Amino acid sequence: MDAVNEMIIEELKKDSRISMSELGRRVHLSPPAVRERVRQLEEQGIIKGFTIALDIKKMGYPIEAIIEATIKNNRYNDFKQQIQTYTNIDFCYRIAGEACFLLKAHFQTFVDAETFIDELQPFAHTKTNFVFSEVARF
Amino acid sequence: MDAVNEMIIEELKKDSRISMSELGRRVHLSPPAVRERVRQLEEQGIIKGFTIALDIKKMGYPIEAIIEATIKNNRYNDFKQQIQTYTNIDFCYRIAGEACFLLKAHFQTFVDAETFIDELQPFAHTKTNFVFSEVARF
DNA sequence: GTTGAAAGACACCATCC
DNA sequence: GGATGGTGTCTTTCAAC
Repeated sequence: MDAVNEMIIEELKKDSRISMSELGRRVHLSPPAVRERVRQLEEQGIIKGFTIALDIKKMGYPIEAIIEATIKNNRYNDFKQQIQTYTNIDFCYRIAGEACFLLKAHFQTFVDAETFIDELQPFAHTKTNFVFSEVARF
Repeated sequence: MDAVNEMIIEELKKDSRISMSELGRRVHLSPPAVRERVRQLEEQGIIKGFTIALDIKKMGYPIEAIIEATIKNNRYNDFKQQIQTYTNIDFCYRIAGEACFLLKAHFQTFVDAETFIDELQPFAHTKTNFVFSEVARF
């Protein structure tokens, strides 16, 4: 991870669709050289994938909630399994702190949010924070 | 946002580097047609950008923390401004709940994390949760 | 890691459905 | 709103250095 690799990552973060030639131009490297570096970054798992950034609100999910979940009755595995069945979860972290997990999910309506939280209750008690806005990206 | 657009988003989420021809093949549309749809999705702001998914731990930041910040002395703007100066923040949400903001940041060492939290104290009181792991993606 | 050449793929446009 | 076909450009890929 030298300075050139950092530049490569910076450029791909801004636009992952540029060609290897264009990327080479931007970081002052030949196409085969930059291609090989990207391949290695993928191989090392530093670059996990090429993807898109989505605006979840504009996709018809105006409600976003961050939920802290504290597991009940030792039902860790049930909780994890339940979590996997949802497609409206943006991330879920196992954390050290007051709660056991912290997750973010999105909903079309408050009714959907209520249903979601209710469904978690057998496994965890929850504390829900609704998202007003995101402070501009970094 | 019909079923085809959802397929387009799904494919680009998996690999944002495929050509418009390949994307067209996957969603059963001609290259110009799929190209136009992607253009519109960008224009509408549903697709915010083409980017990469990074493994922050493998980039030399083994420590990740989720920090809840409750603003002190009405210093909202100072806090927001301070936040913008950091490059180690993954996201920051303005939320409804016990705290005012919830942010995630990454660090090389615990000393860095301590310094970071200390620097926020003039503006907010904080509650820090360290991240053990991420529950597999969705 | 660079260069150069060949083959191929892609984007783009106009046209038509 | 989508399909087709032709053109020019750019990229990729490989070899040799």
